[in-house]
Amino acid sequence: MTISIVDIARIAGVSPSTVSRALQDHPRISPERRAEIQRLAESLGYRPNQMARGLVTGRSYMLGAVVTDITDPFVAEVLKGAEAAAREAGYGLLFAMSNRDPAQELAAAETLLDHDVDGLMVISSRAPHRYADLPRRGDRETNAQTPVVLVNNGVAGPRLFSVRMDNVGGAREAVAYLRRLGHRRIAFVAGPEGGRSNRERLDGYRQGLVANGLGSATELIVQGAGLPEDGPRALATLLALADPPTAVLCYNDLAAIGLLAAAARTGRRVPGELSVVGFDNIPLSAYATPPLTTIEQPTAALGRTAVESCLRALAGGAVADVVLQGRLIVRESAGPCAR
Amino acid sequence: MTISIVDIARIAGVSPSTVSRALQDHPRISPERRAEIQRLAESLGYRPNQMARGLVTGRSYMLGAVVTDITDPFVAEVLKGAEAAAREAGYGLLFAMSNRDPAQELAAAETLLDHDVDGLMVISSRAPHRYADLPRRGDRETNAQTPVVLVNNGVAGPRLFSVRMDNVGGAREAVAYLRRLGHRRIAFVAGPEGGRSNRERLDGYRQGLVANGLGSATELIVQGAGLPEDGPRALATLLALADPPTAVLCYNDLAAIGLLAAAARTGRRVPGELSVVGFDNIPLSAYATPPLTTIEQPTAALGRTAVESCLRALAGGAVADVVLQGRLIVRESAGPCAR
DNA sequence: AGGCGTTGCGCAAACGTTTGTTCAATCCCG
DNA sequence: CGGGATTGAACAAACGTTTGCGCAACGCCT
Repeated sequence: MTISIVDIARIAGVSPSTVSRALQDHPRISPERRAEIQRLAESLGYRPNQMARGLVTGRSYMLGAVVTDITDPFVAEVLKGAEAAAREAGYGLLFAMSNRDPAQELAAAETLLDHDVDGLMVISSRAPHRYADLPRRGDRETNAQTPVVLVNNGVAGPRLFSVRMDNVGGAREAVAYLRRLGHRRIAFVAGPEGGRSNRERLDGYRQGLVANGLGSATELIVQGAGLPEDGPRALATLLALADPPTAVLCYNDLAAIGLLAAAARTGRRVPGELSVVGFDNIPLSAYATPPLTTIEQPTAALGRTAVESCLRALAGGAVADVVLQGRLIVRESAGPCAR
Repeated sequence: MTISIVDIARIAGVSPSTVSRALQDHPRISPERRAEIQRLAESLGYRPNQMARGLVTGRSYMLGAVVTDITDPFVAEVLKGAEAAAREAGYGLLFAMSNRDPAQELAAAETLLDHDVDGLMVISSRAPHRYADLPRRGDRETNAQTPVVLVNNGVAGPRLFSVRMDNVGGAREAVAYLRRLGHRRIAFVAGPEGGRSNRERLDGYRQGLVANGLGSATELIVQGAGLPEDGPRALATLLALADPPTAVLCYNDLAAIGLLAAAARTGRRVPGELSVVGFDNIPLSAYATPPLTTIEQPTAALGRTAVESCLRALAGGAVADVVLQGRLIVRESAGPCAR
């Protein structure tokens, strides 16, 4: 039988309310009683019933995370940072996957909300504009809606916050680096169409080209989906060009690794004949062949910051949208231009 | 303001209990009322308060998952399968990480239990024998303890179930395959010491050697941690041997990819001079250079089966321990023995 | 010694559901 | 038309907490 606060009360010969207060270190309980009750609770292995507690306080002490796919290393890292931060704050983390489908994403969000999460985080949303009018429970006293923080794909809105990385700056930095290595024909393998981070990285790529006195050429931009499977097709398309690129910036590391594999298979030497730069710095990128030069995403920080924003919103504090910077990780997949 | 069952009752002019039953399709409510109430609830955007419901039913409709590290692709895939199965059954999935530390693992398990999960899954536990006397809440009516299912590292115990893959068989198959390719000096890069799956794969490796008429040599077994970082050291150790191996089986793909990277760096051709076989078949293994030959883990099935076992235990059904088979995925990192 | 502030604790309501029991109305059958 | 079975819905208790309020006892000050 699980033991409750009234069991303790009965044994200690006090009222349940006294036990409750003693366990919360309420000042109006005498130190001796408090100690006695805490000792008793401990020895009986008392565990507060969170549902009962939640029912009255209106808090579940759980945060929700909607992700596209935990199998995506980037997502996993963000989630890892979020979990750590949540646990440190005494919060649990409930998650659900959308499989990159907007409809499933919204459904997942509702599921989590239905489980009474105190705050919701959405990583790489595919439908960010839909959250403004998602039905959310209001806080018992302040009547404020459950806060939602969009990671890496924010939009403005009531009780809607955002944490993201500076994709534009990252992509510009990558292009600038390639330019310094002497490259002038720099391609871009784009990610999921319509995605904000793809748009931003593409913008950064374009800005980088003009900032470095390089004209942009639409034929150097090839569409992909941000998956290793993009590699073969992107490589084939680019090498078929009349004036093929000497360097390529990829939407993410997954695509870059796919490109590396395709290059190895067709005997294209990297970085000798073709320089490749990824984006995200997933763990395995350091173990690609050759090790991948990439733009690091502040993944764990994104997750951590997201829960901090959630918590701050819950505490009633002001929450500012956050933009975190990435940085270039130089490894071996990009080298001097041979031409 | 969030609307509750009594709001609906007031508007519909009936009692709260009637509303509750109508929403559950209770037979003793007239069809017209039922329809009317359901329509009303729908139009008001009613969302049941799970905590209130849970308080009386003793169910939270959440399952917990303790994992070592979601950043590990294997773990992520298992979790993906679990999440899908849980969601299909109307369950949420709460997770916590242990960072491969037994103490953190137990703490994480307690945290999840404190959040009132109905069942707990532990993926690749580092302390499986500790769960038998973990304090768990008893079911309200049957008084049965919260079921715990250990994935990939099961031990027997009351309300303790296990789902795992046949590591022994998988490793044997890998060795047999290498033998068919002509290899006689086959090394093994071991994983985390003390881990059950490591022990089993090691056993399978040894059994494979004797089954194929190969003597085992302790110098061919090198310790690792199941991480890419293992690669360089393992390679150096093995190549320093008087009679170095022509093939190596790794505890997992992460280590194998690390090994591949180390080989590429030192100019060792794979599979020309050294054949490498991994274990797990993580997504990126197909994009390694060269693509990795590996033993596939039935990851998603492991996760799915784990939640099914949980659910079956909750329903009071008999739960058998499950062993799933892996299979060999032939790619390009292993080839005929040159010597 | 009377009054007042403080300290320590109990009472009871409240949170939003579910569910066993009771009760009234209707129906059917003889 | 009377009585038992059946149907439909209300009542109220229960789940395990938290918390505002009340109240008694005590100490202090004047």
